[in-house]
Amino acid sequence: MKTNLDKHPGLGDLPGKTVQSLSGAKTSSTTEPSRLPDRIYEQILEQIISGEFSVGDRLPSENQLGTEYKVSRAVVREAFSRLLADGVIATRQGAGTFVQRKPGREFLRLAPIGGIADLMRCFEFRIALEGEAAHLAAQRRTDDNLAAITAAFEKLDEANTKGQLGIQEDIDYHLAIARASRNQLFVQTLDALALHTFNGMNITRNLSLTRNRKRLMLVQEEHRRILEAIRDGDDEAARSLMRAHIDNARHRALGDSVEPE
Amino acid sequence: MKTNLDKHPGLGDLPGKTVQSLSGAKTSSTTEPSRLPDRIYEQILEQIISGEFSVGDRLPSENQLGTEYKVSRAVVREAFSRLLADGVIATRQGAGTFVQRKPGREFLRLAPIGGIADLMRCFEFRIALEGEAAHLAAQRRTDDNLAAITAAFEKLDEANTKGQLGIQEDIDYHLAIARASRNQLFVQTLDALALHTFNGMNITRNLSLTRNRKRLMLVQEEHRRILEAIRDGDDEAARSLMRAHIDNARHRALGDSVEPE
DNA sequence: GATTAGCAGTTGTCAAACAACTATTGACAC
DNA sequence: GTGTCAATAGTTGTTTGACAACTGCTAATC
Repeated sequence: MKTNLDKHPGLGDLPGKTVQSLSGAKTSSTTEPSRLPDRIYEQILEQIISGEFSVGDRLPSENQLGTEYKVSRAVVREAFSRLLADGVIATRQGAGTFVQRKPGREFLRLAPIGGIADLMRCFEFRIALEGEAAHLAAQRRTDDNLAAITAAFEKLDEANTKGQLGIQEDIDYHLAIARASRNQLFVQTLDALALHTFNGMNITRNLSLTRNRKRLMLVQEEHRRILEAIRDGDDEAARSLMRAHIDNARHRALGDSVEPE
Repeated sequence: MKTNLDKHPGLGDLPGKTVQSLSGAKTSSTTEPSRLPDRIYEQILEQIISGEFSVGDRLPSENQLGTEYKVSRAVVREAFSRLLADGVIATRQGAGTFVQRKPGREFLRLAPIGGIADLMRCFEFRIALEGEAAHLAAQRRTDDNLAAITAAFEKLDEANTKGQLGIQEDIDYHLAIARASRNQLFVQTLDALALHTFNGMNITRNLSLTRNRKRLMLVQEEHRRILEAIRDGDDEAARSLMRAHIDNARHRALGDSVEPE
């Protein structure tokens, strides 16, 4: 969702990204978003979540909300455009804007992957997601799918022999398997998740790589066995191997991060 | 995420109004969104995905894009606001807007759940998702979680005895279990998915309900056994029961829809 | 009573302007 | 030549006003 925002100060590594967070909202004192539309977005969303506006209700007009919040109509419209994209509201020209669905309270808390705990939950989720994706992939893969997985596998191999991290290659390998499941939901979800896991991987992997290269060989061996299971159509093996693989990755990340730096 | 993984209905228009959707039939391969900002959103996103703009590049200014596409700056800004919410671009006042990440090609394919096939994939996904959520819920549930699940169960029971569909109650029950997993990713993903499954349920359930009420009793019996497994901390049983439950729902939906109306 | 024209209100889009901010340039001092 | 700094053009953030397209309601008309 939305969906993604950055975190507090502290990790500004890239070229001046002005952090825009629309988290907040739990306590009113949390850093207010600097942008006006963000504020309005939150206010309206909060009113919908709290039930002040029910599903099917008509919201006040853009002009009314503008005068109410003392902002221009353009700002209200920009806030509306996001609520529209989230599927929370629906607009009908000439009639007004209506509440279409009431998102759960979880909609507000987005997971900016704050610490190790969040990362662990990411792995947990991936176990369910990719385990099943591998299972389906073994059943349904086409030859093209298999070729794509194999290609990704070899690229990862290549990166490893070069002594590179190969994070992107790793992601691509897993995505290729998800695609072979022939179910877009797995692909899309994993793709959205990769954005978050990326940072976590960066943290945990930096040291472990150069330290011992044997481990990479082991990981690649896991990848190879998954690939073979999918190739052979052994769906049960593909699932359990993939689940074990991600669980291992989780433990590796955990082991590395107990002693940061 | 609100992380929103859901978002990105680029052109999923769900007109809140009346029908016209079932007959379908705008046969054009990609239905042009009627809204100007949607078109611009897609055009820019397409250019980013195709690599025409790389990560880190600066996009043309809002005015330039406006004149290029022959729309006003307001339209470009609205398109930008979505790309911003998606985390694809980042804006810096005074400097310009920059490409922040290049989403996968899957980002374009929205899943407006076109037909039975899409619905089947939804169930497939839920099997993986909710099976694991139930597994974790059995391990980690607090007493509050259990109370919430029980309450949702009873509400569903109540709706059934009234002869109501109880779709929202059903969703709430499943969401309560996901919450008990204490992993927001499961909750958020399921929540985002509910939006889509909702329509599918409407289609398939309308007839099956009033036709035979026994079936509802059976479904509720499945719900009850899942609840008990979670209550007793039997994680393996919770997972397999939930998987079977959703698989059954899938078959029921399939069976009902072979003869529509 | 039914039909239709009109009207007020709403969203969709455009246009112009100013404020706040950034990066670059060029002058100036050393 | 080099470093400092102010001016400047360009960009996003926000406001205001206007018009077009559309909807739902009301009242006039038949």
